[in-house]
Amino acid sequence: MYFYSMKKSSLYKGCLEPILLRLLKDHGRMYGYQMTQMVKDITKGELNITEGALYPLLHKLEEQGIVETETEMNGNRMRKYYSLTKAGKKQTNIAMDEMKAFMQSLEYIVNPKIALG
Amino acid sequence: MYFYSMKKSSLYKGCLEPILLRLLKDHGRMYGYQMTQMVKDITKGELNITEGALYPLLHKLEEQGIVETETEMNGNRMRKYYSLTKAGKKQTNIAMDEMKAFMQSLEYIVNPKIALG
DNA sequence: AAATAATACATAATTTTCTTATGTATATAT
DNA sequence: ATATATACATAAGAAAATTATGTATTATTT
Repeated sequence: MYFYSMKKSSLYKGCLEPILLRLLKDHGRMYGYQMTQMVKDITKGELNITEGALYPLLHKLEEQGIVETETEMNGNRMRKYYSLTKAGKKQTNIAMDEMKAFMQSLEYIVNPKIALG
Repeated sequence: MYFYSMKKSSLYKGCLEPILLRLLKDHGRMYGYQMTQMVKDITKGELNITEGALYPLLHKLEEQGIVETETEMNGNRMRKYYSLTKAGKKQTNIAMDEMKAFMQSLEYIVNPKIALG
């Protein structure tokens, strides 16, 4: 008998972008690695953002003008700080509305008795 | 100026399987089209499962022995009913635990003040 | 009566969005 | 010294959708 990972591929597929936008909205300027650590902390280790997902997404958001960057040196080590642009803040509000609707929908499905009519 | 759809690609990417498992757990035997309608109803039109996502996933779940099927005729029209196998019920419990953890994680991020410590 | 929408399945091509693997480099802890 | 943590980046591959297309029956609208 083979043992294989029972770990489901991530449920948060599709939610990473709004998660990052929310972080930036709440905490202002942040650098990539910091985001991964903060999400891990906030979710008590549940959500672990991989670098392969994080950095390309941040680059895409920058291209789209949703975020802007400033690179700083911390000792000899680089940190690339991201913050929301004006357009990014607008987009974040939209994304948050969508997230709330989505979470409510999940509630309706997973807790049909508890969910509010 | 071009107008384009602002509609974000679906957030539930990755959640469809647990959603279907939950439906089958709650409602027993269901056919595919019925699942799409029930999800649309329950979520007040928010979640619209596309057929291109639904049917291949149902087929995969059948291959994996998570669900079993019975085909019935409703008049001249076919309905393929799906229900959870014993293994499927086990798997559903695991998936529901994962879903709750995931939803709690989203709460921590989207509502940091409200979320329970 | 004819056209459209709804019901009900299915699959292929494509796109989106991850995971996994790999690479570079500095700082800290064992 | 070695391993772990910090900090970025990118490429190959996999997973999981969207979009488009197809077949066919039934109900509704015009």
